[in-house]
Amino acid sequence: MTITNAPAPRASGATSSVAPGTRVAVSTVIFTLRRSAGQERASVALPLVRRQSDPHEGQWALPGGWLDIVEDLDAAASRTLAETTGLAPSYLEQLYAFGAVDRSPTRVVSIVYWALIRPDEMADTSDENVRWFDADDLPNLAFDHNQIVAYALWRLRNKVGYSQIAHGLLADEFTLAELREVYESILRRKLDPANFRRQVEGTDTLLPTDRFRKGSHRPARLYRFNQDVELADRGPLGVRP
Amino acid sequence: MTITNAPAPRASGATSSVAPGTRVAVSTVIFTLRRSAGQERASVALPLVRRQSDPHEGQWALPGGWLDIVEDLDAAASRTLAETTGLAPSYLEQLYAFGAVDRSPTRVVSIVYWALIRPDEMADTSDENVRWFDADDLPNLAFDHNQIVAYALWRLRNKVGYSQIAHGLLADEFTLAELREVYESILRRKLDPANFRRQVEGTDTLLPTDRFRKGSHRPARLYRFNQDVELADRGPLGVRP
DNA sequence: TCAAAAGTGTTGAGCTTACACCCATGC
DNA sequence: GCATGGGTGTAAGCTCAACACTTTTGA
Repeated sequence: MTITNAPAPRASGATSSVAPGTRVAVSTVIFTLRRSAGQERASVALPLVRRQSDPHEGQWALPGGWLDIVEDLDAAASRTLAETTGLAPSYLEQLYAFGAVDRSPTRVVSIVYWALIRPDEMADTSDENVRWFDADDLPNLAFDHNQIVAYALWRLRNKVGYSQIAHGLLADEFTLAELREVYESILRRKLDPANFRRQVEGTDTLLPTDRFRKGSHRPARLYRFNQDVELADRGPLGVRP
Repeated sequence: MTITNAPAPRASGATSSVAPGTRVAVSTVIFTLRRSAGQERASVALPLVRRQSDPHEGQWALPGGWLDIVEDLDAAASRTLAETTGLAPSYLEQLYAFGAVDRSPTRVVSIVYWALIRPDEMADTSDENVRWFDADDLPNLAFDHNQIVAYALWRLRNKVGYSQIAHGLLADEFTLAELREVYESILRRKLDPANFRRQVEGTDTLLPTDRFRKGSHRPARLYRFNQDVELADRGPLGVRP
């Protein structure tokens, strides 16, 4: 059954050979919600950085950088996010490792993360080389970054259906209508307020408060997220991002 | 809003700096089903390789190797699998990139895949340094490989519930009882044959054939997997593994 | 008083679960 | 015949979508 030309099996971590020339980068797809003027719903937006040097110079690309030799992967993603938005992520999760040979002129393996930040904390950078784009209306990006963003968007829209990540886009206290708007913006469709309320109240992820949001109509009760419930995917190692 | 000490944002792929000393390895968690003597159900098993050299010498580890500079990540995982089992995977998917600074004496980022192979194709290696273990009864492995296997097992058990990966453990033609046994072995619990039949027939993933499996009792109809249906996660790039 | 959003009630469709029951074959 | 697994029927319980309805506020 063993194929003929196979060398002897190797266990990973062996130091007998090296892989010269392969470099590791970390990039992050940072999502937030943004209400454009005239738009009925908020839409998913992300920051891009204009490339200053040779491969794809001038094109927009995901924020990222080289992995430091004494830096965990998560830390590198957080650093990327801080450098771009000046903020800590309210959610951070590894997306995928991209490593096709031809994705860059030189061999680069990119560990890509995706993150959420709250719209109210969104930095307004005065940097000309950082710009926020609607996720569904992107230009041609450098490298394979269009594919990467598409995959991250798919993960976001998929994961919102079975996890509590929507809370990563809201402040500490929020009304059910605000929570529903987050879902509607990500999923790009209306949700029934009555059924949404029951579904979300049926779980133990929300704690009602005694406060109410006053507006133009009947005040809405404010809720906060139940910290006891698993907020997010803590990854295979079970540590908080 | 921008934090003070942050350097200017960088776009990923910039060639201005490098990350010397970080090496990229690819490892694969290869699952199959194995019926141990005296066991009522089959159990999940995987091959491990005994380390021949310095870090953790003598301990068991996941099969893997260094990423070649002209080799895609998927290809490296397939190579790993071929070197260990002599077979092509019936399912192959990227699991996670592990890159904690202290997971190895030298800096190693491991791109880990997980794969399925059919029990009937399982190679009986005469290699003393390759052994198959029950996934739920592992020794202490090298590096963080125990955690990696635990995560891969979680993915397997989770994914079997909403995808068709169980077919990756069966031959071309199979009875519904055989398919059900795959689910029962992975999930480690009995399933109602009647309800299982209806659930799986309700989807369009199975094609009934005219052939029957004769045994000691009433012959059971043979089915084959509907190739038109998305067999598996094709990854963010939409290419078949 | 009226508009509009907050919040409740009700109903039917579809799915899951449990389990009774019939069918077809080897012995 | 009869034991055994293959395969069908059916009813209770649950979730979910649709939508009518009541409540509470600002203007």
